[in-house]
Amino acid sequence: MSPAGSTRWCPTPEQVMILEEMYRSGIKTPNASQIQQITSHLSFYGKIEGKNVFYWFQNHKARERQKLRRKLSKQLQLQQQLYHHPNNHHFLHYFDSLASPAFQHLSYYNSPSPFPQVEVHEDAAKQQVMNYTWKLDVPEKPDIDKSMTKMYGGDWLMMVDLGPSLSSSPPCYFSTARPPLKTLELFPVSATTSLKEECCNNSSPCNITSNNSTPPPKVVLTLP
Amino acid sequence: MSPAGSTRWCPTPEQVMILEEMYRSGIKTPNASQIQQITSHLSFYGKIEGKNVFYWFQNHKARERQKLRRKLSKQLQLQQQLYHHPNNHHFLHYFDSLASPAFQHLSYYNSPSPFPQVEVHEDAAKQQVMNYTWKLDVPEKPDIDKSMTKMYGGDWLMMVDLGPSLSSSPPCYFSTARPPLKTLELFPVSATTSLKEECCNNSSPCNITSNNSTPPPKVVLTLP
DNA sequence: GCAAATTAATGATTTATTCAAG
DNA sequence: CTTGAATAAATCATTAATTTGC
Repeated sequence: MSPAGSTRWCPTPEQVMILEEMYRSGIKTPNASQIQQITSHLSFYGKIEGKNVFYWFQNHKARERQKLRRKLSKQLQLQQQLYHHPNNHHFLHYFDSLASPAFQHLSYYNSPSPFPQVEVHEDAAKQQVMNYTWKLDVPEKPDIDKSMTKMYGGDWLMMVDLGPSLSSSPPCYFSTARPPLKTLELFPVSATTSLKEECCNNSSPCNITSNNSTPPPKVVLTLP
Repeated sequence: MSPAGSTRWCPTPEQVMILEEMYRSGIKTPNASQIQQITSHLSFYGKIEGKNVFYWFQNHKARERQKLRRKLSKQLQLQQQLYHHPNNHHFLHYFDSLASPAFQHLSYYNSPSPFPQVEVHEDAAKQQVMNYTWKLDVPEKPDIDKSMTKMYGGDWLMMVDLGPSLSSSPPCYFSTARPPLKTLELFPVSATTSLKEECCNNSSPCNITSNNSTPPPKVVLTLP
């Protein structure tokens, strides 16, 4: 829930629906007066502030434009493909797929290096690429002790965190030994602790590192 | 369960139980390290991969949210039905507050349905209402038309936009002086709040940065 | 009872949003 | 503003429940 310390507005579905309706109705850049009215009315559905409305319209407008642009360019590319000989399709398709949002994390199409991270061949279909990355699955190299695997979408990437004592963040819910006999007794973790940990999740390095010298202060819950 | 040639992971009851227990314990979005631990330990009960764990938490979280949202929607519909009922004092009360000066320039009161309806199923109706309500642009002071709102140090300020047509006029500061509408107190919107329970806002930076303040020197490797 | 047909759950992908660094 | 990084939402797809007719 949005705790007191929450930094960001989480619109309720209704708020979003209404905002989108307004946008479609012609309100693209509400002025302050409008923003205030909108805010007041949306507050019926949940906590909301003027800035939330403002930013929402800003972003929404920007991204609608972006969407449109993307759609147009896609159409253009398709049209251009029609004029090309079938032999060229491989290439075009490939770059098409690279340009798709699904690959934004691999490399932007305007990136200087079009084949930066995952080596794929021209004939590799999108699907194949995805499967490819997943098949590798987790680690193997020993030095990844200190590595963090990060996932984005369907991809499984390896992130080596050179930062200090990253192992401190995730509390260990297991012993490294074999699984317990009574599974349910394994997790009588206090909600507080685990929730706290939860909020720290997301990749953003949770290192609460007062100094790098402290070796991994792992928390191991003892099994019954 | 999981046939040999199965294309997708079929969790064993034990695995599901453990995963659910962990979720309840607060693990909503395990990081890569946690995923690995979970995976290796759940593998005791059957074949499992990291991505399975990753997807499981993603899906579970999403579907819990979904459940809550649906519940909320139903409640909202009920509330709105109440609103339409002439005898409802709460809502009448609410609309009394709408009569405040802040809304005088909106034609809410001429509208057959003064409140933006959230009709999930009736797109046409929704559209109608919204157009009716919001299309009529606000007769605001023209001077803030080209204004821009900006966040500054947690405060919400109004700034004159230096963009296209910079009309210089007294900017309108509205956010700090909110109208005395107290809509939230009239209705139990706790459901909304609890919905956000999921949010587990990631935005909160978890790092209590150390002294050396070395920015996380991360290297992203892609597995071959 | 028991499969074929249907439907509900849920694993896996893809697309859209969000945040904030540059 | 642009864009990288991450998440959430939406969607696709397959498996399990279940219904149905025999």
